[in-house]
Amino acid sequence: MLLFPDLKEKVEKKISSVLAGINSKDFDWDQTGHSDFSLRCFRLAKPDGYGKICDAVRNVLSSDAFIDRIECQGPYINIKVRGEAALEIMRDEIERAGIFPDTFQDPERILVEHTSTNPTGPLHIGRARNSILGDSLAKLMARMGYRVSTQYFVNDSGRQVMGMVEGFRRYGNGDRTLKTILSCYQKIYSLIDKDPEIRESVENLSKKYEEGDENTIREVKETCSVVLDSIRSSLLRLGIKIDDYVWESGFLRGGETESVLEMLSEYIQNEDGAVFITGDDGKKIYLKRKDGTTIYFLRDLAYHLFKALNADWIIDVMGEDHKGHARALSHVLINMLEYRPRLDFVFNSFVSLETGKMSTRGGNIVTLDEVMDRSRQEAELIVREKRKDLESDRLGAIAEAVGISSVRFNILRIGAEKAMVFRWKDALNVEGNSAPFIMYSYARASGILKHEPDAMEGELRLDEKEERDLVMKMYRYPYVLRAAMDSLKPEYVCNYLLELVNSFSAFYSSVNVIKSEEKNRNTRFLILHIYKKILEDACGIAGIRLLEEM
RNA sequence: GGGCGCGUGGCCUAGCCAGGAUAAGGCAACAGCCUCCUAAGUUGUAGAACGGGGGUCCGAAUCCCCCCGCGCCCGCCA
Repeated sequence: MLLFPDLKEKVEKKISSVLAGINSKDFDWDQTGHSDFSLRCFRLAKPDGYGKICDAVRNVLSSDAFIDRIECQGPYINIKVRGEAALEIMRDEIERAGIFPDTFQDPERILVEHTSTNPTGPLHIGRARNSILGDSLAKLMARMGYRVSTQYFVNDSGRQVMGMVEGFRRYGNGDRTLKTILSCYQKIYSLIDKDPEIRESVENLSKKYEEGDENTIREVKETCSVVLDSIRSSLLRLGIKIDDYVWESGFLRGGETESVLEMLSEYIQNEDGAVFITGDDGKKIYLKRKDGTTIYFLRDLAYHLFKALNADWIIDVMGEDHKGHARALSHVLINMLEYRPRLDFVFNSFVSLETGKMSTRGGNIVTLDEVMDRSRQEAELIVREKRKDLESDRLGAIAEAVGISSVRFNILRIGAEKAMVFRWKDALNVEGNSAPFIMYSYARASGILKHEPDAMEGELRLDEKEERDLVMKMYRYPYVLRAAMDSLKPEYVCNYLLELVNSFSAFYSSVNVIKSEEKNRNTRFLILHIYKKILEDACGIAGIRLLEEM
């Protein structure tokens, strides 16, 4: 939870003391540029009563030192606060806590599960959308004061993985590399429908694996590990480190899947030896096949019970194709297994290519690595062009930061529920609404601040519209964080960043900080100082790497 | 067929949950701005009655209903 002097709340409370029944529909931030807050009187009074309300609001607020102006325009009461007051709050908070806004350590432990893709091939850009969303969400919640950990549920016991391992056995010639494994996987899936013998051998492998055959287990793990290592290192390059990798097969061998079946015994039904329960929509939810092997749903139940051991709030980030699964899962957990933790699902829609759907088995994918490589190359061309003075080490570091940040931002920025088509032109965009646009602004602020590293004390005065606008935009940061948390939408932080940077650009082009008159200088350096702090904070959540120069 | 989601200038998006003051950015186009803190920037011009149609309301991009288009799902896959 956030701790900071909340001006909006203060104003709202004062107004409520003279006007009953105010809510967020009547009073809110003003987005139209008239003021900071506006009170809408449509529902509070008839047209001839607007003046009375205005007088009442004026009376109760005008004595407050942080209020600048109250103006009544028909049904709107516009309330402007003193920018200096907001700036002072931010300065004091940063001096006291080193951060704005400060947080109170919430006791809740949050567990965010994301990525969790089958280890059957490299991470493609569609799957990476899930990772980016999940990672930024985890970072957002951690920023809000929660104790957050992240997990990847490794599916090492499903049909796809068994197919991959069988494929590698047949066509891999012992060359246990990502490339070979992937091509074997694609090959076996091109043949499996035509050849019952292959299908049978995959089923046998699966059975042996679930029975706990040591050699089979080792073999599966070895092959999965190769793929998983590639996924792990791709993620790491994107700035994503997942705390724990939890292997599905662990719940098979540890007996947890069997325990779940016992817990569900009163609901369980049989059909030719296959085990199922009935969902709230009346559909059958299968837990075991007639050959006795487990189904993903059962293993996922076991996993979710395991998660509950160490977390108060479970957040699963999933592809939209898992919506049905999530619904059934939450029904069974809550209504049949008395699940305790808060449980939320966040879904991301698919990323398709201009040539159609992405498919690992079909070989129609753009991998995350490819995108990162090309994005970095593109960035390097630009840096080389702009910074002929730089040595290649430094240049490479900037290119990497720009390239990687761009990839993340271009994906995170789009609302997760929106399907997107991957286009190189958009993915490699480094101007306008992009990560480099934000990074550049930070580098500019840093450049100026080198002239005056600390400017925390002194009288505050805001004379220009652009500097006041920037200050108020900075002051909105905590409210954005809160909204992003409440709706589990880290993309709000991205949109805010773009707005904030726009305000900075206006400030930058209208005010020369270094050449400012003495009376303004100190305040302007302070603004830059706080601006950098907030950018660092928000970019930490969004996964943008900031540089002092670029 | 049923369920969930999406549809905003030529293109990509924000705004929709909690309805209100001229629908906000970017890309592409055109015309400008570096004797001044990094021009990856910035200013201006042109371009949208917010998929279509009803409804509720003083007021609808936003809420409700119908239709159309697109995505995802409807497996003893995950």
